[in-house]
Amino acid sequence: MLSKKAKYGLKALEYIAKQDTTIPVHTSDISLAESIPRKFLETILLDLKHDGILKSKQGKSGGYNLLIAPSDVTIGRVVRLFDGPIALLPCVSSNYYEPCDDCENEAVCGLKNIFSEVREATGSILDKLSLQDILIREEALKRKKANPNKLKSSSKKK
Amino acid sequence: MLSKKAKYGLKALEYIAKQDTTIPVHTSDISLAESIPRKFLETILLDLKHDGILKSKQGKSGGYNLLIAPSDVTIGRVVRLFDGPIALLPCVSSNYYEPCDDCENEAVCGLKNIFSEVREATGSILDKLSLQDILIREEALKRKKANPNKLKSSSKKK
DNA sequence: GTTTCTCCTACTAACTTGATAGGATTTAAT
DNA sequence: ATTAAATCCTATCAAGTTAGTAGGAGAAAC
Repeated sequence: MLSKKAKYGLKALEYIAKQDTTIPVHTSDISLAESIPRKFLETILLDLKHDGILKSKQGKSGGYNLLIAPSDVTIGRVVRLFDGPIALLPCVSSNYYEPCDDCENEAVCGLKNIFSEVREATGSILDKLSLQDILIREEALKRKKANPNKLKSSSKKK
Repeated sequence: MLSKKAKYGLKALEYIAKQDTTIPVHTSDISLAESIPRKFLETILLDLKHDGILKSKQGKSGGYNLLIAPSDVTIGRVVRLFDGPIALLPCVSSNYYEPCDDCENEAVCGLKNIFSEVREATGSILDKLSLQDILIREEALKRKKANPNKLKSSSKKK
């Protein structure tokens, strides 16, 4: 499971990405809108800033904005920042590789073979999709809900 | 990441599956062969027994054997037994579904949409592959290592 | 110079993980 | 019968992680 930090982080980013990019977004607004404890959120936004995803403006009427485009903020990056490796075994991690301490021969390990497949499947989604994709999908879902009959991917007539 | 329990559990099952099915396998043998603390392993094997994957024989010359065929023990089942849900968000879990406490409208949640894709990718691997697949892959890797020139999937000549 | 925001560090309660401890129980063999 | 060797069971524990909170220092607008 994702940690709260990762989930809150993603929701906060989503909120920021939806606002006017020229005006700094206040922690307290995000906190209120997304039901995230304010002080906790502060530490999360700070992490995102230190990672180079957000930039901040201090002082009165300060706040946060994206430093890079929503399409460049991959979900994988955010998940890794807060929760570490995506892989289920250290020996199949791309970004945090470590040999299993008890593994005798990694090259012929059936477990590694299978969990490497899992890591590949997960990673390829998380590293391909971005903040922008969250927004796009949310929009699509809202349209679909408003017009449930109109199927996007089909032009077939009844 | 997988917990040690899940990893040890899978390795222990693999070990048991490789032995003669008529003779009970001792905890101490597995412990020694796979470098798993004996007392810790005991609790793990007990869990696997209670879940109906292993059967045991008590008393002297007792031990554990598979209760069901290796091809019926899916990796997903073992992972879930020890580590709970495979999904990264409760709202996209098939086996442990729960709404996110702070989510206002699940139907139009972009995060849910994406993590549901991840859960689908992971789950479809973990629930399709079994203990037998681990063994098969391990064998394949060993053959490949012994004959590195012979490529299994290609009959092309140089 | 006061207000309103970010920034930073330290702390904490509750929970989880990765075990270990100590024996009770069961069975086989002597 | 006794003993040896195994599973079975519950409790405990240290260390680490998680999900926050506390308290203020620093920066900028007014």
